[in-house]
Amino acid sequence: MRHLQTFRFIEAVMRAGSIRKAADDMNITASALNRRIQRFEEDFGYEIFERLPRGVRLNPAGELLMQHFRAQDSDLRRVLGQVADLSGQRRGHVTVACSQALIPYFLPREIARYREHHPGVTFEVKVRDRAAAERDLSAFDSDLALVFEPMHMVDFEVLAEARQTIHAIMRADHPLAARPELRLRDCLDYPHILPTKTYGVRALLELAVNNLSRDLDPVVESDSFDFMRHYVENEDVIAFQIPIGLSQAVARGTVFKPLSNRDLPSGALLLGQMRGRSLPVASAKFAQALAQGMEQVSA
Amino acid sequence: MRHLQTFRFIEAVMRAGSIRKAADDMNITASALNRRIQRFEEDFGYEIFERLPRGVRLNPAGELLMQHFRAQDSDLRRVLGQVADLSGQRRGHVTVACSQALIPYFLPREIARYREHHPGVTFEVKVRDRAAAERDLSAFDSDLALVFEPMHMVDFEVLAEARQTIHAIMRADHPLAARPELRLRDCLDYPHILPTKTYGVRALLELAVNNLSRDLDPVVESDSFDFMRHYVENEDVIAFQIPIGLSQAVARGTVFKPLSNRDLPSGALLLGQMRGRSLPVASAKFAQALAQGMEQVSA
DNA sequence: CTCATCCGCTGCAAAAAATTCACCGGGAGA
DNA sequence: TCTCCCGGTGAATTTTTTGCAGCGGATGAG
Repeated sequence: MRHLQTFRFIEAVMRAGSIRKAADDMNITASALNRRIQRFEEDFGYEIFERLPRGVRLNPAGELLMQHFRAQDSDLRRVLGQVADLSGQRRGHVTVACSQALIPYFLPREIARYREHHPGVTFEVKVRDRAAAERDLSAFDSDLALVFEPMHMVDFEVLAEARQTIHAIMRADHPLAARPELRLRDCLDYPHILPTKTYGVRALLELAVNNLSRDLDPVVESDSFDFMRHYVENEDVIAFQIPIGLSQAVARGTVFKPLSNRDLPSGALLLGQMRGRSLPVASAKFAQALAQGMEQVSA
Repeated sequence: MRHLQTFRFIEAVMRAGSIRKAADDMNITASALNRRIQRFEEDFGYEIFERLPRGVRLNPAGELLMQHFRAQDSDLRRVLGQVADLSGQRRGHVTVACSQALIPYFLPREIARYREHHPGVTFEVKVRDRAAAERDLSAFDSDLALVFEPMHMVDFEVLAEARQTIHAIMRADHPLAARPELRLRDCLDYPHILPTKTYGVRALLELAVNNLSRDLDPVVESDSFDFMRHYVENEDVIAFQIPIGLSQAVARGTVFKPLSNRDLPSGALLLGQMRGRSLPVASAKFAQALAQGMEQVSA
């Protein structure tokens, strides 16, 4: 889209931190790029870059402008999608930022199912912790976010919700493995491993142990649920995870059991988008399908 | 804003219905304009105009594109407002579409009061019936709409509400003039005049008389409340209006009395904006002030 | 301190893009 | 049938954008 060229250049300058570097990235001369920016600033009526001795940086006006540009770019893509739609073509590209738990089973299954009926739609799946997923939405870097217990919720417009009870994962020969439901205090009596503090599972557990006047005492911490799941196979510890990221099939010698609701509430797995944004056709349709899939999981 | 030039031209072509006429309007040659449009269509990937023997017309893709353009233009104005704001300037332009009742007293007072504190903000006030006001919002032709009993409510996001009981207006020597509150059936026994069917006051009255199994029987119909108010001074009839459009001060020999709530419900005077739109700073601030003013009127 | 380096910026010429001018063919309506 | 107005095009022209070379200034290393 020709009329957005200048914005592309401005974005490159923002990223590179200097006009010369950006010019190099964009395969034009610094002089041309410099002039483009000057021309734009004159036209806009305000400077958008602070001139520093070692380069340039967006000033507040520039930040505002870039936000505008990102919104406009995203809206243009949506329009292109709709136009393609009414030309009979059914194409599109969906970007989803999601928590780790969705990676192994849920999302692959849902995306594959969707693509059965819409083979022209392509996907991009990004693993993001709660904060990063919301940042992605705000910057229009992802259309959708599927996150367990999001944090800020500003700019996060909820499209669907699935409640998830935290489960404990352990070897099948663990003393607690036979019970149908576990109490948190019992788990704490055994060696356990935990996700780092950025994760919703950890946040819910912290809250719950506070109420019990107990402390978490993890023997291992990790930011990878995949790692923790496999760690259980190697040492006799308890790990925690939400059931959507677990599967009977993968439990090679491990079992998982729900924690009692008396100890800690279930958490919310939320599907969301940037507040107020009109999603591209493909993303909106996929969001509907996802919402349906989440309903089935909840039930 | 340079990068929107092409859109300006496209809009001109849309309005003029032919490239040559639009070129004339925009003071360029038809050939140049024609090429611009061709270039854009190539870039966009789809034609946006239907070529007819006597000119051109936007096709559905073009309609979609123009909607995008209008949204983008409006958002850019908002950004400019915010930038001006953080540069210490407090400028801006607010456009309001409103029902006739707001014209004589309420809006002039509110705007003047607002401008006392923000003399840099300019205003545009357009009288619109209920349908036209909402259309204005959708087309980004107005930032705000202040309407009595809006119709569709799609794309209409309510920012504030004031209940308004319909009042009857009559000469001070009218037989009903002495009562503190009027029954609708009594009014119908006397000659009365009514607004045309596009108006909320008429709609509420129609509903009410249906319940009474009576009929409205106006001796005069008009689409101007101003006309009707003055008509009462010239013939001994009853007119109807909402109190926000009435003032003790102007009642030269006329009085107005509320209709009983037993006969017909009060209607809603709603302040609204285009759903999901981020208003320019000045408009958002003024909307807040207006909402406050409406609260005072309600009380 | 000096010196090398990297920065944004500018004058001028070259290259690219947009505009104008003149004109074509086609459909609509008198 | 015969204008008239339409969108479109080729070539020349004007305007805009870019590249090149170089200036002055700030920074950081030696």
